[in-house]
Amino acid sequence: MIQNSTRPRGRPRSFDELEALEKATQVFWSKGYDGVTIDDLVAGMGVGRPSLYAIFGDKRTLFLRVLRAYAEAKGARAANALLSPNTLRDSLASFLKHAVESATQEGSATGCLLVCVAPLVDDEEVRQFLQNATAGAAALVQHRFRDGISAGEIPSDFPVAARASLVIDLTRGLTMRAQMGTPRKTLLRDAEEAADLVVLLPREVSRGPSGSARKASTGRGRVPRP
Amino acid sequence: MIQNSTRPRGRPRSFDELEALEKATQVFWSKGYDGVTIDDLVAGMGVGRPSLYAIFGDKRTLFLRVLRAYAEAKGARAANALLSPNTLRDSLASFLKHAVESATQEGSATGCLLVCVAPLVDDEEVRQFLQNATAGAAALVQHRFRDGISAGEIPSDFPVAARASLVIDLTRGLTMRAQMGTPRKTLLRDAEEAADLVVLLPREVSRGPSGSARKASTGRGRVPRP
DNA sequence: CCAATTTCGAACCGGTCGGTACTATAAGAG
DNA sequence: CTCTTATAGTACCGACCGGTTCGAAATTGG
Repeated sequence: MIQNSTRPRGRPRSFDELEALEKATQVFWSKGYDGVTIDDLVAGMGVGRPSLYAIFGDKRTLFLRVLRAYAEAKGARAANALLSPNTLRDSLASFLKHAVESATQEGSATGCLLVCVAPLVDDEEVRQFLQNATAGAAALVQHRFRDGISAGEIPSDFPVAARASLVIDLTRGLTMRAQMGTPRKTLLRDAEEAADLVVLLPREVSRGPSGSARKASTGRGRVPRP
Repeated sequence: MIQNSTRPRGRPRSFDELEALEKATQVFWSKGYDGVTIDDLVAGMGVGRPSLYAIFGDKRTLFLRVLRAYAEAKGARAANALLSPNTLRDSLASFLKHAVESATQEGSATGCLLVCVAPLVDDEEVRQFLQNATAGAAALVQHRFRDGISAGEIPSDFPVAARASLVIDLTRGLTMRAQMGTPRKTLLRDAEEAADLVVLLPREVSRGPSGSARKASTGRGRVPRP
């Protein structure tokens, strides 16, 4: 039963709307926003030009819809990657690795629509959307950090907000490197390394294993209260 | 003596070549590559259309020249920021803060031509240039880490390459957030936090101040030898 | 003052772009 | 079978874009 309700009246569409939307995502993802022409979309989506305008509106409207759908899907997957593992460190590794894998997926454009394409779109609504998306991602990571505090994995004075921003920054950096062609293997290794780092706590003073550090007193470098 | 040699013969130019190049940088920086039209450049550079072609070549050639000049200047400033301070931690803070300040400079476009604009240009030469620039930046940071090892600030088994990549990723992330409108103050704070983090060493086991961590054994998360 | 040289500014050209009108086609409704 | 509805496909339109041509202007050399 592919459709239980009555079929609409006129000539049936020759394409699936969501499938076309996904194809549009790939087009924008691989060519950017300004770089994409309507003909690119027509060719990539398998939708006739007038149908495209009738159903999806103009290029900007279509892009916004693509952006929202993409962000929702990717956000869900990212949240899943972050919240599935048991330990905090593995959660972060999973989160970062998910970003890398998604950005280096074969059969799809490299990088990320939200990181590599959308920020360059000169449009207030897009900017606002990105701000919100970023804030949401950071909030997600913060939440995971707080769970880690509850579980005793990190102390209660752990700099949650700052480290969460840092994780998001790292995700962006890894994603951009993916788009520049850095191999997945390298990025996955760096993601693991980053996960190790992000859960580290500041040292009380400086007790490096290689004896006395010469001028290791930085005059700073501690979180508020030890 | 603005010119010691004989003045060239014909009608003198009505603009300064380097000044025009700088203005072109701003145009590309603020509008991207695909988003820029020749008329944008003509208006922004104060150079007549035919003169633009005669002197700078077409849009792609001009962009490559802009890119090279920008990277050279910015690379020099970044290296200076990185190599001036005495301690490793302050070097990294200086490096990251320089990136933030440059990306949030008033009177100039936000973000960074190398981070926010160039990666989206669909051109093999641009890609190659970016790869080299990134490698150069990472090498610079690695060099600073090795100096830190020599000075005894960090142990000799410090994961130099991975941490250097991490610093570059962080720089990119901060820069992109700058372009998205995150205030400078926030970014500077995060840059400091990041500098603190990047020089940290892994703990031997896990001796957080908040008693026993429940499931803190990750089965991983250590650098080769403690 | 005149010729040579170089740049400037406007106008121009073929091509492409975003967006639309028009017609043919495929379905259900009666 | 005919009418209505909705989409497909083509062809078209004005606007704009990248790039060039050409005459006017500004300067040096004689």
